Amino acid sequence: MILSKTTEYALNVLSFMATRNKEMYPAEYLYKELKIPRQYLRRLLTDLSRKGFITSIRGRNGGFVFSRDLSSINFAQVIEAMEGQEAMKTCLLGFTACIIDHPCVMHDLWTEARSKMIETLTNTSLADLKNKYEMDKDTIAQLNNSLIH
Amino acid sequence: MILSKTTEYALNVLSFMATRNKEMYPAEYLYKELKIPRQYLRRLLTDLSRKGFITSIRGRNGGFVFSRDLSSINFAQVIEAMEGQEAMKTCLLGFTACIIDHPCVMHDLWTEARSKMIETLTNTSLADLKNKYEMDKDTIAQLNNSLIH
DNA sequence: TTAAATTACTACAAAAAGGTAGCATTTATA
DNA sequence: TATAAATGCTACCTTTTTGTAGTAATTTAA
Ligand code: FES
Ligand code: FES
Repeated sequence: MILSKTTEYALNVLSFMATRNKEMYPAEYLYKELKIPRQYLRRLLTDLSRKGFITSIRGRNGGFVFSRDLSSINFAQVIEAMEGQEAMKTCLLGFTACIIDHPCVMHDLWTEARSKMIETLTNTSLADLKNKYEMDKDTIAQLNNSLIH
Repeated sequence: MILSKTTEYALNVLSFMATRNKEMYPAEYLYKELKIPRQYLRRLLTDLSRKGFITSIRGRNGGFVFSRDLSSINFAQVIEAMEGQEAMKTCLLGFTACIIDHPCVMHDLWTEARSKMIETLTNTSLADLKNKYEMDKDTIAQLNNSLIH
């Protein structure tokens, strides 16, 4: 139910990067914006680049950029990469024992809600996120406009 | 996404107790059945009784029994009691910061799947679990029967 | 070529979660 | 009443997760 703090951080970073239109995201900038502990964030960024979501560019004017198209990164992938493949494959209540042996009594009742959730996480890419974000911005801009005039 | 091990244990214990028809569940019996580390389980049981799900009966022939009707205990309650109220109230991806400030970009997309899940957890009581379990047992018994004859 | 801005790496520290051991207390019953 | 079978409690240990500090390497640009 509750993702690890590190996974939350990862989702925060990637969501943030996906919705701003910067060319480059240095760790220090992300630190100031997101308030994730400085050194921990740096490690996380290195980790995310090793996992292939972003690419690091060293040296002056360096930082991090997405290494592939936003539409090819979805939330399920990120969670899986951070928490391990198990996380999404076993049942969300985590009764691993009863999967091997025999599905526990909760299993059937749970299955529907669970797949809805995984579906949402899988079907939502960072590109969707970005589009949504920009639509919202437009709506707010129009609202402000109509209030002023 | 992933409940803490302790919460898993709690759900396992309560599910197990709900589906067996014993009058009393001593810690040692639950230990043998569920293989949860002995002393840790004992602490968990004490905790669950402090939280009002079960009652402890000390002394010889003692053990644990439900302290209220199975139909009045649902999964959401148990998870909330174990993980803290926050767990169910804030968004499942745990972006607490963005709730206070402003809902993050993920929020809207996420809301539907999230509420489905909470709904299921809230609407499923231990009594439901028990009924389901007994129906399944009957079905299997009938199947066996028809195979033999 | 030197300084500044940046990531990479390593080692450590602190906090939280999970697990163990042992003794005290309670209760039923032989 | 003594013993066995149970929970209650406390103190400690181990592992995992989260967080910190400092130095090395890389790159740009003055
Ligand atoms: S196997 Fe999914 S809840 Fe037990
Ligand atoms: S507020 Fe729910 S995902 Fe951010």
